[in-house]
Amino acid sequence: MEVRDLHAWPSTPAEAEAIQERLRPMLELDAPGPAKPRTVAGLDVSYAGDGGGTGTRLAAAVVVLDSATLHVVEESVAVGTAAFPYVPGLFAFRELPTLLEALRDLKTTPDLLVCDGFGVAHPRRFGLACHLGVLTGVPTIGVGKTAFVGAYEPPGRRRGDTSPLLDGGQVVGRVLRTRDDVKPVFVSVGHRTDLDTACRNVLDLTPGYRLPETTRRADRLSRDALSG
DNA sequence: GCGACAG
DNA sequence: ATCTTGTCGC
Repeated sequence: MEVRDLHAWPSTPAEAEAIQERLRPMLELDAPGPAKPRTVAGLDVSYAGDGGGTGTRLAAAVVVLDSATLHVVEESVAVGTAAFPYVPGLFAFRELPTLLEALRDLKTTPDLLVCDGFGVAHPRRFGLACHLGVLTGVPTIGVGKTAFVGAYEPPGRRRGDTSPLLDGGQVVGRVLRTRDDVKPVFVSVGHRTDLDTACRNVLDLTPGYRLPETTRRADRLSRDALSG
C-alpha cells in the first residue's frame, strides 16, 4: 500500500513531542468510520531482548483479514531495531519505521488499521494509531490492553458493555468489554473514524477472544518472525 | 513534591 | 515489550 514518507526523525523527547504537535492538526476526527470495511489489518510488534532502550531487535507484523470471514487475506513482516527509547507518550517512535516498512510491502490497502495501543487517548491526543493514520491516510483505531490516560468506571460485566474514558473533561475513548466477565479493552479513535464505529468494529473482530482477531494474528506473526 | 506511566 | 511454574476452568 501507499505510505507517506517518514518525517525527520527526532533525537530527543522534546523533538518527538514537537512532531506530535505538528502532525495533530492533520487528523480527521469528524469523519464517520468504515461501518462495513471489507478488509481490516492488525499491527503488532515483538521484541527480542530488553525492550527499554534504542537498538533492540524487533519484528513488526501486519495481518490483513477479510472482515466477513476473518480469514487471512495478506501478511507482511519486517525486522528492524527500536528507533527510540521507550518513553510513555512517545511510544510510537519506537516501532513506527519498521511498522511502515511492513505496511509498504502490502499490496492490499486495508479499509481499517487496528493498532496495538492508543489513538487520541493520549497526553497530547496523538497516540500510535493517530500517527499511523496521518502517515497512511487510512482509517485507524487504537485498542489498548491497559489504561494510559483518563478515568473511567468499570463497564458492565457483559460483552458489549461500555463506559466512557474521560480525560481533561473530554471523552477520549471507551472502555469496552469484549467477553463476558473478562477484563475490558480500551478503544480510542486514531484517524478518519468515530468512536461508535470503532467499537462496533472491535466487537466484530472479537467473536471468541478478548483481543481483536487482527491483533492476535499479528502478535503471533511478529513473534514467529523473531524465532525463525 | 511524589507517583504513575500505551508497548 | 520480555523474563517464567504451576494451576484453575471450560
